[in-house]
Amino acid sequence: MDLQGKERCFLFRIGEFSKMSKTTVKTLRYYDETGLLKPQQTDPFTNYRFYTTEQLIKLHQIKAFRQIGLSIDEIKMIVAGRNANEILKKRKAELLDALACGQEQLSRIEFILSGKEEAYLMNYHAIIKELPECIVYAKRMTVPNYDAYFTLIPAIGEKMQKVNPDVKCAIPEYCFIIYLDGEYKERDFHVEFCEAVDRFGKDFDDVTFQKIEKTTAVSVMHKGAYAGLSQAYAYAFRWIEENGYTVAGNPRESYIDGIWNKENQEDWLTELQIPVVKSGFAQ
Amino acid sequence: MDLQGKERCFLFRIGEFSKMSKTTVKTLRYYDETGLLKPQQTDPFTNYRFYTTEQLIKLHQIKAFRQIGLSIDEIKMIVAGRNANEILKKRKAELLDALACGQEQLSRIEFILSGKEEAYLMNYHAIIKELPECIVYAKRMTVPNYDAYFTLIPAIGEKMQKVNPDVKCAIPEYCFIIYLDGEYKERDFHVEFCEAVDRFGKDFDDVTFQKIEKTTAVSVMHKGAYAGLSQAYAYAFRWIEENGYTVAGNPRESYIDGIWNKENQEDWLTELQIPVVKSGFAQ
DNA sequence: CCTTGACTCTCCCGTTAGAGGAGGTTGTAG
DNA sequence: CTACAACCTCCTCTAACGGGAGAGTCAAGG
Repeated sequence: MDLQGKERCFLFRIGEFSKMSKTTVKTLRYYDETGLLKPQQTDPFTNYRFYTTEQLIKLHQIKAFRQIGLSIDEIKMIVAGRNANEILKKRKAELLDALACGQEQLSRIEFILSGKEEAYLMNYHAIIKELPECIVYAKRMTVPNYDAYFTLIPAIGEKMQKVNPDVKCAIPEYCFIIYLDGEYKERDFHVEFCEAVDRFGKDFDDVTFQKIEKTTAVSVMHKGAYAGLSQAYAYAFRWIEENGYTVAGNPRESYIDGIWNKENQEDWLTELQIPVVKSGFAQ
Repeated sequence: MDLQGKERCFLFRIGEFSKMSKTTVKTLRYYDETGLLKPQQTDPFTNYRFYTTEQLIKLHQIKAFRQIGLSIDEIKMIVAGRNANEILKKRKAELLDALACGQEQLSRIEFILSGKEEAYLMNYHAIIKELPECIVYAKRMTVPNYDAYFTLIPAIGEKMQKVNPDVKCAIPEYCFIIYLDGEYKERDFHVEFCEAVDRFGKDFDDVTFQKIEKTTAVSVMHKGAYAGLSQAYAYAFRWIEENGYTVAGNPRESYIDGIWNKENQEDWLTELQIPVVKSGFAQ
């Protein structure tokens, strides 16, 4: 506020400018390097940077944009006069996305933290994954119990090979059963057996080739005998309900390890896949 | 589901495992490198990685944790048996922070997008900044209008120097006026003039040395004559209200460029600083 | 037996917005 | 004249991979 020193304060060195603007020296140099904010002058011999209050104003603006999460490139476009509105709308969309994602993560964490021990003991974990579309040969049937699979399914596979020798199973194998009953049943399930293949073939008996559309699903791994699967289902459905999803299709059981390659039932591995959509009204 | 091929499917190469788990090869290699998920075996000659369904289970778990935003290091700690609960609680706290921050950014963007043109024309921008504590000499007074500053303030500065020759102004200079009137006034402001210095000195007349506590404030830059300041205030207060803050102290005007170094009023630069706190109930 | 093409390997660079530090120069105060 | 603070450039680091180069491996077809 005093005039002694005349013209001092007209150019500020980076340190003082840094204090005035409450910005680190590193940041100022970085903004110089990227071209976001160049100093008023640069001494050609010492390379010292000199700033004025003009830069202070621009920096203030830059900080305002940084505080709403814009990237340096975006800010450069804005200060260069490019459509600020469009960029802000884009950022807004990103934010809405990120907020929804964060809400979901929060929900999942709270679900785990409130977890009953059974889930802990069974070591269940749910993930969301995309199931891509695939071609399968399929057969609907009603089976009395799980054990029936072991005789029925290999027979279908063999006949398929005989009728369609050029059709190959998908790699990796994707063999699953869709549960068509809307409710839980202990026995006499109405199911559709599916095995993914690389192309369409000729239908035979009750076996038809179909395209299964892609879908989003909750996936839960179950290790052990099929008798334990109901617990995995219980976990998955509770997870779905408490994390803002809605069941959007019949559940699938995908068989990864089973009697065909593992002796003891404890080593069997099955993946539950339950098609879902995000509920319209997340709590 | 067929046994031909006997023991195939016991070890999977990275490509097939990648398809089974819907994970990119790059990611699998990265997890190997970081030690998060090692393949079952690695061929010592070819360095080919071989995976089993055991890894499929672990990977499924890893994905569950990644989907709630845990870092690889955090997951490593969890799978190593370290206190999962603690880590999850930490992540939850992070998330709550990030969500609040995102909400605020969203609010600010909507404020801008809904902006009346006046703010655009004036090019106002608000930022939140921390004002550090500082020592000032201060004098309360009632002034009829802005012009009175130009005579009153230099006199105070000179006398301060005479009474306290060893007290130096802070660098960078921080010279401001606090408005003590709770309401807007056109004239006869009740104000406190302050200038930051490097130490306490001896009080004289009505001038006292004080420590100004640190505070969080909204900052708005105003370029031009003081007559335009009221628009800047209007902008700042509207910003505060619409972005979930509450005024928490008397506003300050910090003088950066003024009559002492710039001839035309259009070049004067003033920073408004209004102490605020985040409102308890963000809308 | 050779070739082709698919698969795999390692290594390196890029991404954001700076932070941290090494090593050298400049400016100022005592 | 000598500290010492301030400044410079250049290099490396961050997280979690993605992209690509260049080279080795594997199975099938001719």
